[in-house]
Amino acid sequence: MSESETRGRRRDPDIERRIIRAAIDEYARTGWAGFSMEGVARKAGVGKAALYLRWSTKEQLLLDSLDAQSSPLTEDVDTGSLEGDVIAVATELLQYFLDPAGWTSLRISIDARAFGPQLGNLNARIAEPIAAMSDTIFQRGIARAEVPDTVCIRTATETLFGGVLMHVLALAPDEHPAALARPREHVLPIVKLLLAGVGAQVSATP
Amino acid sequence: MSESETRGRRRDPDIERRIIRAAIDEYARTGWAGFSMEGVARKAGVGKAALYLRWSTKEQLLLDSLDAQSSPLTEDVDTGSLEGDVIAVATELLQYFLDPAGWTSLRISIDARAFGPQLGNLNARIAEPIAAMSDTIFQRGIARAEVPDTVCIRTATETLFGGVLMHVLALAPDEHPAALARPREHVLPIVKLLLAGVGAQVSATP
Amino acid sequence: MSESETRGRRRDPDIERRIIRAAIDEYARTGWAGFSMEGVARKAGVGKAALYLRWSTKEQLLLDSLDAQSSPLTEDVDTGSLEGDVIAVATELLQYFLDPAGWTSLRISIDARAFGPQLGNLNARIAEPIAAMSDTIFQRGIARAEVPDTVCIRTATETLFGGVLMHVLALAPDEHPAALARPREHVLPIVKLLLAGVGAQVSATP
Amino acid sequence: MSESETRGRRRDPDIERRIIRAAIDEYARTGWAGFSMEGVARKAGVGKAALYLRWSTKEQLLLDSLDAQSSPLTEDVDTGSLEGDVIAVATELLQYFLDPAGWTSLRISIDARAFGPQLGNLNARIAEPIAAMSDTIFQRGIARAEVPDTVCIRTATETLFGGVLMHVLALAPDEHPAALARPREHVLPIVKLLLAGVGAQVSATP
DNA sequence: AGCTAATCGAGACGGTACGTCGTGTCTTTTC
DNA sequence: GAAAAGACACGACGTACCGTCTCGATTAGCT
Repeated sequence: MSESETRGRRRDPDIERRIIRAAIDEYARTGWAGFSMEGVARKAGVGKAALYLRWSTKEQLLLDSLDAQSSPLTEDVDTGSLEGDVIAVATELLQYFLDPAGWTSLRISIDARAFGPQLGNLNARIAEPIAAMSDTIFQRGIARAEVPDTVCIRTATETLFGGVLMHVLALAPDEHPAALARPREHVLPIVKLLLAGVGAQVSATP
Repeated sequence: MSESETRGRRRDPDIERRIIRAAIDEYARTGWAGFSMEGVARKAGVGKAALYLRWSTKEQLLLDSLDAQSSPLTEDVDTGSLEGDVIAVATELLQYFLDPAGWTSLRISIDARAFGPQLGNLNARIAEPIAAMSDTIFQRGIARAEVPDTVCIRTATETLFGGVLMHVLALAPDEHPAALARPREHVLPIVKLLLAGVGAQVSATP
Repeated sequence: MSESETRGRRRDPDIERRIIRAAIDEYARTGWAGFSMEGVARKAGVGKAALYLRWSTKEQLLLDSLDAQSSPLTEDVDTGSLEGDVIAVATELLQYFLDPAGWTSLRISIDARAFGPQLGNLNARIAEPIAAMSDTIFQRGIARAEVPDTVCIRTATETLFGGVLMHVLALAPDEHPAALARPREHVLPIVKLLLAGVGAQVSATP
Repeated sequence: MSESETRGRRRDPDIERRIIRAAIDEYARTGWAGFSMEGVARKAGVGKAALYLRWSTKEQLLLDSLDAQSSPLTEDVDTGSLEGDVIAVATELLQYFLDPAGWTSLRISIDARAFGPQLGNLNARIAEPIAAMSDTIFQRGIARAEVPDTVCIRTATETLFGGVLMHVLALAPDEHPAALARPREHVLPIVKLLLAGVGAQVSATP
């Protein structure tokens, strides 16, 4: 373990960066169709060997590249109320799914189910961070007595996540800019339904 | 219009079937990677011409093939109560997403967003039938006074659809058989949350 | 037999010609090192498939291409005397080995021995036509009583062929043009030795 | 000059041997195709640097390796008669060409002509030792008055060398063992022809 | 019956990407 | 400073598909 890591020339860390940059550019330009290892290597000014040394499949490369660029939940959320927290999380999710990089991450993760565990799966990349955040939020809500402690947090999380995702899916492409401009309006109905569903007190504010 | 339709040899309707069958077989065997027009034609014992004459892209072919095999909602639902209807729809959705063909349809539809409108989109194939069904169900619920008429049906539909989808996404592959065996148990928590969220009366039955 | 030959689109005979032309050009430009299937296809304006459909190895392709261009013995030789015939054959051989295409054919054929019979072998391409010609010449010589009928034709052929080959091998590259200009001078000593060796009458002319 | 020779680590003389051994093994196993610097270094347990430090091309490496193993004429020949000497030399040549290492040396030397003078050429490695030996033999023959002093030694050498080479070329692979077992039989006809050709007295022995 | 036209199996064709391998050079650590 | 290890840009390898195209062989309605 200790010996084989330091032998020989070390991998140039700059190459990693150049490849990821090229991968994102290439993907943005051509979409998934037309996204090729060959093209990425070409654009990065890198040999194919250097590429395959680090990523063995297109999917892995694209996933890693996209992850480096965006993440479903960037930081901790704590607004002081359950409603505020849920709105904040839902807003971040909405923005994530409306962003091409985020959407693609989701897409590839869903695809990955068909190929088994060799691909970074949905849970690790997207669902788990959300679930963890959701846990924290609802536990704080229970502690504040905003919501009964009988609530099934997992179901609440699934509904929140799924509701936002479906909302984005149902949006026509030309509605995307509007949704990004006023995320709160798109998110509120779902949040209201969810909070009512778990028996939480909701503010009167629209 | 009148001349070009009837002249010449007519298309063999059996070929359509053979191709679709081969496409599903091929997809099941190799997954999306390794799914090729060439391979389908080979397996169907058909020339590539016959294939391209009917479908111009892989995606189209696979979508049509999968549609021919399964559909999110097979028939009308009317159990007499809103709760019963929602449970029935949710169950069908759960089964649809747990079925490889259904899952793949979803996957491709999601993929299709990246390619623009040339691919049959999610709405037409999956979302719209569900939305229509949801409309009917909730309108009957309003008529029966089970639910207030201020409810946003679209949000309810999105939450139902999304909740079930996320639930399936969160399931580990080895939990799939159990979920297919007892769909009601997996669906109930989501349905309860949803109905409470829209302010419906819910039966006391677990 | 009769059916499978006519199915499908027929191979374009012009492609064969374009490839062979490109192969010779490429070989002349870069030599054996740097002679690549990829390069030939590129220069011929042809897909690699079309190339591999016809030739499965570089060696085969180059051999066929060179054969199309040159042959050790272009036509029948019959000067009326054994000595004249032998000189004529030896001259043709000398020119063949001094020509890059001929030399390469020899080279590849010799190489081919190491790979076994899958490569067109030396005998079929070079040795056999020469042996056949040699047979004819000496038989005519015996009929004319120029040479005793006890002579071993095979040994004579080997000696003639080998003598000329060795002479070319021993020539420095800068002597090649001179040898091409006055082949007779280079060939005569070998022919004299050979004819004396088989007990033939030789003219007094130098 | 004096400083750089003794500074630093001295070259390990064993490495040279390991590389040569590995090169021959590798060549024997895979033939020229598939003979790679990389493979030799791997098999010798040596870095590529150590290899390129000593040989700059594959051809050089292989030639040197083969030379280290076999040589066309191992020692001086002096049987007391021209005929005996020529038979001895021809026999050694026959064995050399029938040996894979010898044959390969010839093959590469012929190949080398195409690459220009940077490769050790045929003359230096094979032809010159033979020519030198031939000179000696025939000069002794002239001194013994076995052969007229008008003979062209160079032509005689070329014919002997070429005759044996062609004989080996013409042999089918399955005849090789027989030729190795009784070289004299294969060599005699050529020697007889050659000696008669140069006007030498030949013994009556078959 | 003959004509015309579309359909079909087959497969050639110019391309492009695949993933692997070898080249010769360069960098790093160890001896 | 030599050596092993191995990263690196490059480019060929032979295979597989892509989508288009030519072929001969059906197969039918229209004259």
